[in-house]
Amino acid sequence: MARTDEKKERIIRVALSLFGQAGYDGTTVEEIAQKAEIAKGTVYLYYTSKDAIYRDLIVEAGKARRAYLSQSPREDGNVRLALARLITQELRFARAEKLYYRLLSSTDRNEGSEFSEEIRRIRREFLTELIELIRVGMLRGAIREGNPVLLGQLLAGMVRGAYQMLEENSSLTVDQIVLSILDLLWRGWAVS
Amino acid sequence: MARTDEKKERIIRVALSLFGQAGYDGTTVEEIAQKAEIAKGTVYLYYTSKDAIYRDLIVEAGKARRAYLSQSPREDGNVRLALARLITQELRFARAEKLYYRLLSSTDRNEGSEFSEEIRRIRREFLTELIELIRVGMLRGAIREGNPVLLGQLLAGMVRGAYQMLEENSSLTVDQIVLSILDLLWRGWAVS
Amino acid sequence: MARTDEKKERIIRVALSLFGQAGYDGTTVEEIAQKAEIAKGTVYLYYTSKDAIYRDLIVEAGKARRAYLSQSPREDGNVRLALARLITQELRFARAEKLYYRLLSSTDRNEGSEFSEEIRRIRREFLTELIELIRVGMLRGAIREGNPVLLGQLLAGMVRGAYQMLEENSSLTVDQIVLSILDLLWRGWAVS
Amino acid sequence: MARTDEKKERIIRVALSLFGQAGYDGTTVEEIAQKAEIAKGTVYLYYTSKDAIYRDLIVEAGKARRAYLSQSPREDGNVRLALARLITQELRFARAEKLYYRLLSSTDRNEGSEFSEEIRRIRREFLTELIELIRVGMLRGAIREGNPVLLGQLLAGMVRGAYQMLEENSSLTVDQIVLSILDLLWRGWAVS
DNA sequence: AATGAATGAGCGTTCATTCAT
DNA sequence: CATGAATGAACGCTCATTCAT
Repeated sequence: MARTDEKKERIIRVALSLFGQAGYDGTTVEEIAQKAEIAKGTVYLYYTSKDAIYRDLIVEAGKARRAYLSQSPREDGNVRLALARLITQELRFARAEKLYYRLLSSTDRNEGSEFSEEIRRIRREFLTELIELIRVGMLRGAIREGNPVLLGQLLAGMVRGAYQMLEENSSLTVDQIVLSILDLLWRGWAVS
Repeated sequence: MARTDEKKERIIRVALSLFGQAGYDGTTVEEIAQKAEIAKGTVYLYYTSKDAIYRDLIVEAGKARRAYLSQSPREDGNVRLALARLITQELRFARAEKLYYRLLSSTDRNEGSEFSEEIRRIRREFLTELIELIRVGMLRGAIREGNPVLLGQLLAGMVRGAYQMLEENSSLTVDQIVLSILDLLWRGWAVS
Repeated sequence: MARTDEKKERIIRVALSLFGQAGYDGTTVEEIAQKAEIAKGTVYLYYTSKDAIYRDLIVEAGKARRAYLSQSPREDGNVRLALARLITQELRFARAEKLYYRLLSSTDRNEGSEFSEEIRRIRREFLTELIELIRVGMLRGAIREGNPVLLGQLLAGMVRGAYQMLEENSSLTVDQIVLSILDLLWRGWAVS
Repeated sequence: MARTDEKKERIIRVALSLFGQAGYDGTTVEEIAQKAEIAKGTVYLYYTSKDAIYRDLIVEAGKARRAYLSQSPREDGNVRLALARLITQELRFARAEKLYYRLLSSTDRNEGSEFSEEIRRIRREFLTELIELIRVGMLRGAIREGNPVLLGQLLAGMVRGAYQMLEENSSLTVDQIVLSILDLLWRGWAVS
């Protein structure tokens, strides 16, 4: 089992890197096997298909993200702080686990109806958390009344935009960006 | 001649739909031909390659979007109004030309370095316009000083989020969503 | 008929040039039509197939060569002179009608069993003439007894070699080469 | 491994036969695979492309010919004898390795500029050897002064003609033909 | 007679998957 | 368990031929 899992581990590690760089169709099983230093056939001892690897990766990516997000406890009394932590963790995750993040954001292989509800759920976890916090904020009077789903979608979009920013302009830190976002949310950008 | 253009039209129309649903690699030329009710070889009378169809579609999508965006004149004295119009038009475009919008938003075939600068430029046109307007707003004192590129990315992300919202919750109108965005931008969401 | 033949003429003219340069498979009917400034379909009004054009060209090439060779009358009393004329005419033909000559020498599409006896006959006409002259020479005591077919093949080969020479080294004239060949035939290349 | 080389061997063997009969374009990879009793895809495990098979074959043919020619040592004191051996070996090669010989003589794929200098060189090796020997013969006074390149081309042509003879008239032996050629070269065919 | 748009069989090549060892 | 040779369906693309106009 130890041995076994080590090889399976190597396969997804490599697959993650390749899918992340070249996309699903741009990656061949041959390449995965080569970079994992095993034979092509061996891949099929651990995964039933190329697709199965991809699906497993998304599940893994979900877990990895959850590991980050769970460090921003929801039961915090202060919604603003809680949101700050949540977004910070999402961006830290995106930066540290770029490949996972890309997998979760990618539209690659998204549309094919073969993709399970489970995977769609994983992809939306962050959004769901945001919406929940916004709901709480409204209940507590910290956030003006409004449509929490809409606001959640807007905020999730902002975070995606923030990630783009991080990717292209490495001079900004995650904290600076998060501050900008919170400032925008609480004060708006109008003068005075 | 008339015939010719009608058939070319059918090809891209069908290709747009298929690329939009299944992505570039998930779509075959055979499928395009079948749905267009022509023979496979006929596709190549109108396009030199599958790739050429895709590129043409992106250029078309760029034009279609520009047709919408150009209806929100930049030289308006009021930045808030100008932004409202710009975003409204983007969302109208996204809603009316869903397939074009998806093509432009898709990360498909983005990673492969083979894609020209031209296409990347088309994909970013909306963002560029946003940043420009934000710059103007700052110059005029309508928007607090800040990093216009960052704010542009955040706003572009919000608009992507808004589109998600429209897709999933048809009870909201574009105008309502745009109002929410502007409200958020100018006042923030804090209570009073 | 005048009109008709003029177009048919254009087609083989162009086909000759293209087949000669790029070979049978390297030439498309489309190219032939374009260079002949007619529509692709029109080609099929004059020829039943691409192959038919090729076959016609070989027949034409045979006629063109015969036009040259017929200027070296066989009934000449002097075999050496007759041979000189025959070879000279072959080389003049090869030089002046390079494309025809290439078509006749080409192994392209030679092996496919579909090629008729007729065409094989055309391809060997020059050889046949050589053998005939050699036979006459032997009868008249001008050429030592021997196997005329073998000598004919050897001589035909020499002429092919002579053509190569002309192609690659334009400083030699046909007459010089023919003299060398005849000298070799009658005296050999031994010293004194 | 043993298996591997045996299969690769089967592929070129079959390809040689097919290219020799039908030419490059007249042969399909499918046919090669079928006659080799393997799947089409398997061909690509051993060769990167159809072209690569062809190139390999020409290189092989070159080696095979060299194996024959190298048995006619150049440093022989007697040029006539050396030439006799060289031509004998060329004809033996042509007879024993008919398919290789055809590949080397074929004009197929010669015109397309894509073919490397290397391959042209292989195709001309025999000619080059002939010219060299003729040069030596002239230096030693065994052959009358003349243009060695021209004489080489003529002689190479004679050998091609000799091969034709062998193909069509199996009653003649290589030795008889070589004797005829040498006789012609040294004495000419004039009576006495 | 002339067109050229349309066809579709066939090409060379790739690659996820299988299976004998 | 592991291998990697073998498979064959499927791909993008070409082009000789047909046919409606």
